[in-house]
Amino acid sequence: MPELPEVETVRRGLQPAMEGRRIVDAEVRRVDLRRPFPEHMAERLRGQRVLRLHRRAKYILVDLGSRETLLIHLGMSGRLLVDMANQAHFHDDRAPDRRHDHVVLRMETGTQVTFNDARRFGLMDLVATERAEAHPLLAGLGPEPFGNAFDESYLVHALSQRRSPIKTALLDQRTIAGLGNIYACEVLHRAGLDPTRRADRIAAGRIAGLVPIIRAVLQEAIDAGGSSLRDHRQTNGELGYFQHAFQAYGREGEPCRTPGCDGAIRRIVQSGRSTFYCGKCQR
DNA sequence: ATGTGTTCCTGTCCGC
DNA sequence: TGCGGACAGGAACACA
Repeated sequence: MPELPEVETVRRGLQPAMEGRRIVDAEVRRVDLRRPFPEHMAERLRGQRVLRLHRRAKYILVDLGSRETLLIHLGMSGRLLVDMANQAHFHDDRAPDRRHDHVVLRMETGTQVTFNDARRFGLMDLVATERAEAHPLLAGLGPEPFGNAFDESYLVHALSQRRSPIKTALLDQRTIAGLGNIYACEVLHRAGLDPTRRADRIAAGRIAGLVPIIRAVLQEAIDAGGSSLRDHRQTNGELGYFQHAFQAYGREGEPCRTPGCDGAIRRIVQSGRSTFYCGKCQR
């Protein structure tokens, strides 16, 4: 599911249900995710007040009164659903499969927050709030696209020493935190940049031009509630709708929509991931 | 030190 | 309709 816009959409949906509220009960129904839940997670969550819900890259961070922080990653198919015992919110046939409800949190208000993840690539961990940024999963992450540390000079410098294709470099969370396969493709299409070009061989001016494009694409996607291809849901079960605005991702064989371009979108594989781009207007 | 390929798991879709 | 294979919003890990 989740790149930055999807995770941010989920965070915003969780906020009113969780921030400032106490977790009165935590139930772990399945422990064998790709990475097991931390020791005694249910006990460590039970009774804790949620002080703050924030996001770093594709992680949701839940700061608790115990001075521990719950780290949540949604992997490929993870969902966090608020009060979805009532499935009437699902207006399509993709209501969650309850066999994949791995964690259920009950808030003092009676609201339930459910972590559902069919593929089990998602993860949770607990870390001292003070040391959260130093957690091994967070320590190596690049700057936030909407943060002050991310600007033209940073990106030009960071990419000037990468010999991998620009698409691969943008996907690398050490370069910039939060881009995934969809938005890397969409950004490069909007920039008119060939995803196969070596990052260190692209003119600085064109790399600098990526900065506002990255911010714009991500912001538009957040405003649309993210992209729902298969698994992504907002916390109320509703779909995101940015997938309708895709210019490249998933459009193999379809005409390029760049004004004045009569090319077609192609699909190639880079580092094991599909890349969609127009061979005509992306240079 | 960088680069890419493999792997985890379930679900869905497409061609035979 | 059944079956096999490809593929899916990620990223840690192993290996060149």
